[in-house]
Amino acid sequence: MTKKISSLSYSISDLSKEFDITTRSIRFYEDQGLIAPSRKGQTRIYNQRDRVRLKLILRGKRLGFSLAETGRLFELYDVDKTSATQLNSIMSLISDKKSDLKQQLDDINAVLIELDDLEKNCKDILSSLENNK
Amino acid sequence: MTKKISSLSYSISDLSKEFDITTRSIRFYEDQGLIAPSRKGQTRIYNQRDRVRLKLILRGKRLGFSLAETGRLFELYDVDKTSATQLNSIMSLISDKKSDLKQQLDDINAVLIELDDLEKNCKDILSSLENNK
DNA sequence: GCACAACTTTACGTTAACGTAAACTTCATA
DNA sequence: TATGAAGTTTACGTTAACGTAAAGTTGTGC
Repeated sequence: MTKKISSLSYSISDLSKEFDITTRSIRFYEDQGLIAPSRKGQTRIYNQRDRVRLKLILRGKRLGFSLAETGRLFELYDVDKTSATQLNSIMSLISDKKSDLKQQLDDINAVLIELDDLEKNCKDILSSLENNK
Repeated sequence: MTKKISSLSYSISDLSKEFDITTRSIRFYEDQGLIAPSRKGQTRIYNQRDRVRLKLILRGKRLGFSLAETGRLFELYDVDKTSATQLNSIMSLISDKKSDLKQQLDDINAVLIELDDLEKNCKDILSSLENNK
């Protein structure tokens, strides 16, 4: 299944190569309900939407999101937000995520500063080693 | 072991309460070599340095660092950086971490924008629901 | 002196996120 | 036609980060 089926669909190995993950992982994400590719016979066929979802899953992982959390974020887009109570619960979920992420921003900036500092120290020591040759 | 031993030391439950984690976790971090409290008899006594380390471990977790990764970051501070080759390997490790974190910054900002957008949509729908009462 | 709260060690259990192996089907190509 | 590459399902194995339970020790209040 090396050749593309159409310009907008992908095989499982296409995606596994593009994102550098195993086909096992991709099938697992489907198992967990995060992707739902169509089939041709029993072969999975991924479209653009599936691809975007995969990308979002991986971004979520980089941010330390569990697959379940990423799944809930997906639902936020899919649910038809009819009732006001539903809308409010969604909004509180969003606001929770936002404060989590803002905390992460602070964390990252703090660590970046520390790493810069550490890097500078290393450079100083290195250059003093060079001079004393 | 409710009372403080001195103004600068803590019992395991002091720390578990302060950081809202179980004593099991704290002992586990010790097991993994991330903390090394002193002992009075067989009872663990944590000092200010241990406390700071705990705080750093939890920050690492928020950033999706494994305990092993956090441990390596600790080592960066502890190692006496004698040889130039060691220094260079440390610096490449630092630069790896830095680019990871910068990627995370981008990720977070992207998600924050999406969440803001989603939030705005919810608010719009909510207010239109209010008006049609 | 004894209950009891907080500490300890030892060790097996659990969950998420896959890895890995086996046994099978499809399809292109030599 | 057969061989090999890519796909499939089923199912057991693995690792990190703890949870949980058992069984014992230690200090403190009544």
